[in-house]
Amino acid sequence: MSLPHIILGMLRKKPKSGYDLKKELQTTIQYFWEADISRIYRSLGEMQKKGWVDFETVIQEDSPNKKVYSLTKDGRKELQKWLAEPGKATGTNNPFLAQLHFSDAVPVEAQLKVMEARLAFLKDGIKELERRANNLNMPVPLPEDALQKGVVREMFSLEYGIRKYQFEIEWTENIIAVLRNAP
Amino acid sequence: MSLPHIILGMLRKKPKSGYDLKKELQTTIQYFWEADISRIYRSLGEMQKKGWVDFETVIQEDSPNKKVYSLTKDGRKELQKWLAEPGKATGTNNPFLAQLHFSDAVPVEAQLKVMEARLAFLKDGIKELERRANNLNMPVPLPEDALQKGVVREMFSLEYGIRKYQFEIEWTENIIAVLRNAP
DNA sequence: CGCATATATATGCGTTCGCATATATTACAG
DNA sequence: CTGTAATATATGCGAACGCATATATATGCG
Repeated sequence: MSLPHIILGMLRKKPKSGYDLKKELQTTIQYFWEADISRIYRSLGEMQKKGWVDFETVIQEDSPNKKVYSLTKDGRKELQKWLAEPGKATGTNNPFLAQLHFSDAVPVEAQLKVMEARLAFLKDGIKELERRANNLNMPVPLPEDALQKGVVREMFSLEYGIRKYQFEIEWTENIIAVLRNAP
Repeated sequence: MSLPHIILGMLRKKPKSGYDLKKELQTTIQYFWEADISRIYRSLGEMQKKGWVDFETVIQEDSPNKKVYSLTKDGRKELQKWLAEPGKATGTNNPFLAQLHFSDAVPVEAQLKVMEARLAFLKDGIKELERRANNLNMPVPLPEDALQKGVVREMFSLEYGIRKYQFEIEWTENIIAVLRNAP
């Protein structure tokens, strides 16, 4: 049970529709959480059955009506319980690293193509995150008195994303150099 | 279809039993791939039906008999096809980052406990990987002429693991410092 | 002897997930 | 007025997974 908790988090400040949630996912936390729109609607349904959320149908004139969900007291309680749990961060599986690990079974040129595609993907990714940080006027790296200066928790994870991309790009470029040097 | 490809990779140099594969998973690639033992046995069965692997029953006297699996020609072909595919590395979901992202819904002390548990977990993790690198007499970071010096692909991913831990530990310590400074 | 542990394989079962697809409304371009 | 894109919600279905559990052999400890 994981996506439901993400949804609780996204609803903690204001009510949103399933469609809103999907857009927020794509534009703010997609670099550490991905979810299909169909999953979101289904999770919303399950969460309502559990009494974590409630919805109100909002009639719209410029677009189809929508169901706007908000946290119930139980939902907020469940969110706080989950946030305080020191759980292990799973989801370690990384197909790209696996390909590299076993790449002695394939010619160096083939592996170089995989690495170069990866590098392009990473450079795209970091550009997008840096654009977001820029829009937020966010200092990277965060100073130790960040919380006094209006920095919010959302920026902690964004900084993680950017620094992880930096590290991955650096490492990938190094591996490419090593492969180009192959005997 | 993912674990089957990991298994193809693990079998590429020599035949192994399901039990062997599980141990190898835990001692060499667990930091980027996790899998339940039951999954391994089931995957092995499916792979055999597809003609990717074959097994031979080996009679043992000091322990129960075992099935030793090896790649077929089709299996090796499938492995090479997969290795050469520039696929996107998915599995981005990170419950720990999610907790941090929404942590304004919970007292700072509660979040500090989560972060400190995370830090302890990371320090355990890096210790284990450094122990492995040491056993392999592996240079960290890898020099550009690494491949001339007997470095193998398995070390590329191990270096990734170590450097990722270093980055995460650094970042986590910084966030803890920022949180301790909270107004 | 009895019990725990390591080795070894296997099935039941529920959870989670994402792709494909269906359906309906509103806006806008050609 | 016709098609397409954006908004909005929803279901069918199979893939992948991991926990719990069953079963059996061999070793070693007390």
